[in-house]
Amino acid sequence: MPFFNEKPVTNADKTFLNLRRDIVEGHIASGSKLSEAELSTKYTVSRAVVREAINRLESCHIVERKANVGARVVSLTREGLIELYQIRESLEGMAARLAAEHMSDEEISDLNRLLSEHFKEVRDGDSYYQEAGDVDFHYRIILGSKNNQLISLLTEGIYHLVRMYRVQLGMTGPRVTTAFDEHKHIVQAISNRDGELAEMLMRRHILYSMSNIELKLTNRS
Amino acid sequence: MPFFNEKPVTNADKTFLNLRRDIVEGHIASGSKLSEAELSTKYTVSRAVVREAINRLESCHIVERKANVGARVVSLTREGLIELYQIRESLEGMAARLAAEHMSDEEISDLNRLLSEHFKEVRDGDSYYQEAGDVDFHYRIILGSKNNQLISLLTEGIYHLVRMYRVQLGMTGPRVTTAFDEHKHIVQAISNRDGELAEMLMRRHILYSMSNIELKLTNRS
DNA sequence: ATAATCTATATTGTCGACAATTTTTCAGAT
DNA sequence: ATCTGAAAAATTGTCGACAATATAGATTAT
Repeated sequence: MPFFNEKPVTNADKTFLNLRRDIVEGHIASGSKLSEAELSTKYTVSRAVVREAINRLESCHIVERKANVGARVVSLTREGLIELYQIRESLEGMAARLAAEHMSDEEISDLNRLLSEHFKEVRDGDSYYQEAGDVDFHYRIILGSKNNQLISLLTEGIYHLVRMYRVQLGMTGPRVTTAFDEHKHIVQAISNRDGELAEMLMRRHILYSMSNIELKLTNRS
Repeated sequence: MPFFNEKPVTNADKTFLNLRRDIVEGHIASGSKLSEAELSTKYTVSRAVVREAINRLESCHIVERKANVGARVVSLTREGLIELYQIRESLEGMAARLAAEHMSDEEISDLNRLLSEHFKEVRDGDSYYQEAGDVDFHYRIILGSKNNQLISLLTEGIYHLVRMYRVQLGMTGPRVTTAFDEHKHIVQAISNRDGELAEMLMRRHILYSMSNIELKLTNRS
């Protein structure tokens, strides 16, 4: 369940996680400036560790830095969302393909088990599905790719940006049942060791998911 | 021609670039430990800027860090190379698709012009092609995707790792002419605005390129 | 009044010193 | 001789102060 196994050991680690949480959850507004002095008093650490935390956020593409000027939280735009989902489509599609090739039979069984649990929840009307369930599903497939660089790219970089968009645009709501069917077909393809189909289905799944979010984005503004 | 437009302004910028160059070119061995004190004397800067440089290298996946222990240059392995090229295949495939959709007619003309220049060089026996020409070709298509996050991911992160493998495994040599034909077909697809085909061809191109490198890797060891 | 230049202020970049942690060394016991 | 554990050395993490740069405000000239 925990998305990130590594425990924060150093102060910079904790500050990095705190800062990221506050930004992703929207407590620090997107587009706002990150003053090192301000943050160092807020989190009661020295400026040096704040600097290091900001540097790490920069490599996640969550903040942008200009030399001698400072760091700003990225601003959420329609274009940024589209760009992000194009990358997701590409990378998670590849992950699904690799998962079909590399997941162990046991991992595939687990995946099927997870799917039936989700099915029960959906049937019982717990539309809690979308947030946690969807994430869990995608996470397992990413891990199933067994490609460490791909895993790191997705779970440490892109995922948090996706989550930032989701949280701040208030992505709860329907699309639960159709997404479940899509998940089911992807798992079937993986179970059949059909990497090509798994990739194709995952890409369509993410494309659908994006148009869904985009719809809300336009209705909202 | 220069791959990275931004000029280094701060000391940490320069140290980062110096360090990256020395690692990619192999002057600092892959797998070796990066001592902050040592590097700070070597580049005549304070430990703080060395730390920042190392942090940035970490986000490029060129070095790995462990808390309270230190940073090591990544070691080049067969698995790492495969992982890297799977990511390239996925991402540059998407870039080719997007380039077919988003490049301006003028940019496509330029691309065709570049191709005929390369053709002359290949015909005249300047097999200088592989290194600079190939990079230039891929670079233009990546930029043509107009997806800024994708561009940043590839040119600031993945590209330098690819280059590190290429340089340290001594990737000069043939495969020039067949690669040229592949480039030609990709450009044709882009000229026809056929994103799907462009993606497919780019992915095959990168797959071929990897098996070629892999071959040399096994022969060498 | 406006524009340009200079000054003052605030923010980031850099440094050296100290604290915390890890690794190495060495003494002693089995 | 080998293993254990404590002290010592080396390395990384953290801090506060200072330097360099950018921003904002004031002053002057047109």
